[in-house]
Amino acid sequence: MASIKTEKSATLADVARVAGVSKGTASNVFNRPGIVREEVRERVLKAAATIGYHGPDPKGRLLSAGKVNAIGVATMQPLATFFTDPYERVLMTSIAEECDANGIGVSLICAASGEQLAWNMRSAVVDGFILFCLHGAEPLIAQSLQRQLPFVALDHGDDKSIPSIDIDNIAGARAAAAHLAELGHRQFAILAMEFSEDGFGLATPERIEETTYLDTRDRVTGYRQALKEHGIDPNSAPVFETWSDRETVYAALDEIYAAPSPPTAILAQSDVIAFLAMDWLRQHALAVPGDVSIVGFDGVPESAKTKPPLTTVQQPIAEIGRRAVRAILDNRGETVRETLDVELVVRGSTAPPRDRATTP
Amino acid sequence: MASIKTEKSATLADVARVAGVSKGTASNVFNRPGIVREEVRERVLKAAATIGYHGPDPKGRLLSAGKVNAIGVATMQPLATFFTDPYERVLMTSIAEECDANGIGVSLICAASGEQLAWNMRSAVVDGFILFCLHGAEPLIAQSLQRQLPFVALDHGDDKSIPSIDIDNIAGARAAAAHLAELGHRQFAILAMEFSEDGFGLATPERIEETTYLDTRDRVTGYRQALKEHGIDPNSAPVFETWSDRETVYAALDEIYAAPSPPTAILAQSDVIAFLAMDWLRQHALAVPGDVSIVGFDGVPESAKTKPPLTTVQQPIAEIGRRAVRAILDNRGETVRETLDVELVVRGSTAPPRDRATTP
DNA sequence: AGGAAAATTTGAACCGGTTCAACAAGTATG
DNA sequence: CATACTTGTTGAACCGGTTCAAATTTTCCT
Repeated sequence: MASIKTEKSATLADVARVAGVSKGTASNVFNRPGIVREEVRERVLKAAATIGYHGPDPKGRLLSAGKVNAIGVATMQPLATFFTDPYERVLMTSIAEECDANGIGVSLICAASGEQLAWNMRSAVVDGFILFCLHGAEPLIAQSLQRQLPFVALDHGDDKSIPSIDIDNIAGARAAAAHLAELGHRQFAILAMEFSEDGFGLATPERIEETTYLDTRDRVTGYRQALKEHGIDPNSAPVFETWSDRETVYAALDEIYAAPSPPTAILAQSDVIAFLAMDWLRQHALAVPGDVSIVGFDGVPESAKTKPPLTTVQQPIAEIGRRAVRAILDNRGETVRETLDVELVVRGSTAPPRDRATTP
Repeated sequence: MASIKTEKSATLADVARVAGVSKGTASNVFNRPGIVREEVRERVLKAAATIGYHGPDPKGRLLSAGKVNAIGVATMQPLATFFTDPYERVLMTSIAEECDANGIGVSLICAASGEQLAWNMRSAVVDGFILFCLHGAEPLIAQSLQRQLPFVALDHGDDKSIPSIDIDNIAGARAAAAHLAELGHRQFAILAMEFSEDGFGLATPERIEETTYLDTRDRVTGYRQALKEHGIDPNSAPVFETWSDRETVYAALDEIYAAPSPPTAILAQSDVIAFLAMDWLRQHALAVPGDVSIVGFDGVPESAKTKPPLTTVQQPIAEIGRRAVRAILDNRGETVRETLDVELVVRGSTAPPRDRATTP
């Protein structure tokens, strides 16, 4: 009797041979069972059962089909950030929901380390990339370009040359600073996100100017524009670079409040930074908004639940995710470029400065 | 001159032809550049550049390589749950970290709807599956078996027949109930997770017995064992099934506290349920732990931050994720079965009942 | 220069399916 | 009964690479 290999898992060709039909027919049995005669279909199915074939391997289909039905979400940060960072979490939620609705999967791709990045993105089996660009966009973009797959960059400021979905960072930052200025604040400090992969602390104008982290730069630009418009010297507001972690934010605040005439208003470039700043302020017996007003950026859900609730620049996070997915799926070759509006949400963390509060 | 197709993206074979070498050599140029003579290598690279070939397509490699370098995480719930549910988030964080460390990707696979499930799992291009079984395990397991890929079920109680990593639910639940009993509580209510896809509210013994949601069942079993051991009739503690959402938890509590002699102790099968219960109690002016003591389950990070902090059964969540990934990656064909220990963490949400508090 | 060892390159097989033009058998139409 | 449709099946080409034994070229030694 013919020996049936059980060592290597059975293939469609095996099934076809055993059932005495062509590979094409066997394929049809699994993909378009309707078009094959019942008698034949049963024979093939029985053959499959006999040799332990449990349906076509997607790896095979992939090649001819072309489409993978999955989109890759790539970041330079550790994969875990997708689940821990409040902003990324909300963004991923909407990306996941939109993918879900379209029946396609999500692949998380990490590019934390240089060489690994190249490989991970080069070998990702996906139909397109959504790039989380907050922390270093170039490598992600370069790899996407190389793969020649549709992609869209998130949080990559106004780089006009690549497909992206972004918000109006300058307008958002202006609204935040204008709000504080209009409340009467005159002493500002800016807690910024990164300007490059390394370094934190007081940022020089050159460093700000030269950064490729466009969102970070634009938000600083917006803050300064608004200050200037309200007759405040932008250079009086120091810009401290942080890594959105406790250590660097605290270090910045230590330095800020060690100076004479410390600020009454803090512009935080993200809600996470604002949360940490509020922790620091509380620990140093500085009341918010009594002693210090603070405005965040992003509008993550947690921002409504702090005490006091955080005044912040609300991004349409869910909309961004949704559009990103659509941009990949609907890709018709043209470059997608969208800039969404943000909205200042005034909550409890901002108030007139103390010296003004009593003289309205 | 020979027309170089620019319509369809170039293939390795095209490069080889243009460079005048064999496909094998061209392949080597990209994968093991070391073994090909420099002159040839440059010629191939130049040819590639000329016709716009940017490196091998992973879809091709896939077939011969076999390995995808990605593991799939499958669930019956919406994909977004991975990012919103506190427990799943922590679990995913550690899964992501472990994958990261091994340079492999994570694919999120949703199986919310029946037919879609089959297809999504059938067509997922991954090396193995991690199954989130809290909400319906069978379909996930069936599909994994069919794909004949290594897989491991999480949160699927003590089903001995499949590879799984789980915790000792009975011991954990016993510890929770014992703790409350030892504090002197005599009136209990149990807020359970689902027993099946549908239904909520007071659960009959039959429903509990027949469920295939093993974790849910085991926790009930553990609770009841401990009650019995402390001389309390297990049947005096009603079991309310909830969907871990505000609506069903509130409905359960409405019913529980409408009864005469309401409980002084609540056993919640998850921290999320406990959080919601605490909200309800606060709204109904019932003090925790003054009027009511409550114990959660899971030990998500948020449990330490509620007011009062929640006494709960701490799962080694990070360890579970890590082992799940290892189980897939190290798969040597043998079935992995691990049961991890849990630990009762006593915090502020439990105290002796009021009638006992003054008579120690 | 001759011969063996080392370094490269080739070519074909293979990975596991899908697709489609062409063909065959069966059936309704004129 | 010939003709035109249907319906079902086949076989070969193709998807885009990788792999490896065998063939070929180089390099090294004496």
